[in-house]
Amino acid sequence: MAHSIDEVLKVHGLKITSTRKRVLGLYYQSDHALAHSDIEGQLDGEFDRVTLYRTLAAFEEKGIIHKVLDESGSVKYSLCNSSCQEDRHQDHHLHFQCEKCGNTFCLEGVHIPAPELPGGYQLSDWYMLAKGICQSCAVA
Amino acid sequence: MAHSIDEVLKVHGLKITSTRKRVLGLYYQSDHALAHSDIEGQLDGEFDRVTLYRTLAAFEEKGIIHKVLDESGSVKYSLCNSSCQEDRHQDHHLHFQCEKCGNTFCLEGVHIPAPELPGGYQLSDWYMLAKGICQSCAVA
DNA sequence: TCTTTAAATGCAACAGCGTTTCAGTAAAAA
DNA sequence: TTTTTACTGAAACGCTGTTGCATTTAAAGA
Repeated sequence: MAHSIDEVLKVHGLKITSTRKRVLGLYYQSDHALAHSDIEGQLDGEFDRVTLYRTLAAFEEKGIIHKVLDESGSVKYSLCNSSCQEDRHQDHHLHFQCEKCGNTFCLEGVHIPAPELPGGYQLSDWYMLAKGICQSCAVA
Repeated sequence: MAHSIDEVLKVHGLKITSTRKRVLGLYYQSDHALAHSDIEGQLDGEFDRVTLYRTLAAFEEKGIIHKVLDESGSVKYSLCNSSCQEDRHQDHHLHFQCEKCGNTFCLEGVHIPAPELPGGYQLSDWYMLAKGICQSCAVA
């Protein structure tokens, strides 16, 4: 990849701390969205849980990660691609939640067009979630 | 409407109780999805909060209401239309969350086609949420 | 390099959502 | 009217996420 983790933090105006390096590293390693509980589990006790919440909030605010809504009941995040800016997450791709493993994937290749709304409604953003069986679980 | 509240409960194999009649009545009166907290607020203290959770769970299980995911952080439900069955909620319509009033509406007229998935993924269900300003808030 | 300062962290406490268990109660069937 | 079944209320608990405050650390300036 073109940027190191330190550079990504610096570019987005965040101080380089061990928490942020560790957490961002997990996102770069993962092929699916990660919730706070996933991070906490993988970094068992290494950092305070409140710090992890604040780390995720900082990453989201700076446009490094974006929220991924699914039916798990807790908020997950994935890395943004370059088209996302600090104030606006502009990429409309499909999110896919596997009913077997529970993981949720960003399918960047599947573009979601804006829905047609009835008169009187004003559209600002949209979001699509698909459910089913993911590649790994299908072959397993 | 063709069925009374009592008949709806009976048809779906649920005992007719005062909790269920009151809660189902609220759904028939509302034009937007209702969360447990909305129900609890409108029926201030009339029933135990656990009973209300169980009432909603029973309605969903029987196919009377369906989950409406949005960014509010709590689960909302709306009345199903007739195409929903006990085990499968088959209606793919758009959900619209207003950023002003926070209400989420089922736009039954906007059909959501199945997304195209990359090879290896198996689709079972899908879900689309739009955000923006609703009709009432737009004119206000 | 040392000092300053602004930001990040850890800890304690708290609030909200949702679930489980169990005893008491009410609806529907016999 | 009695019996059976399932619904309800209450208490307790767990998980997710937030806030306030004291302490520590990163980064900027001398």
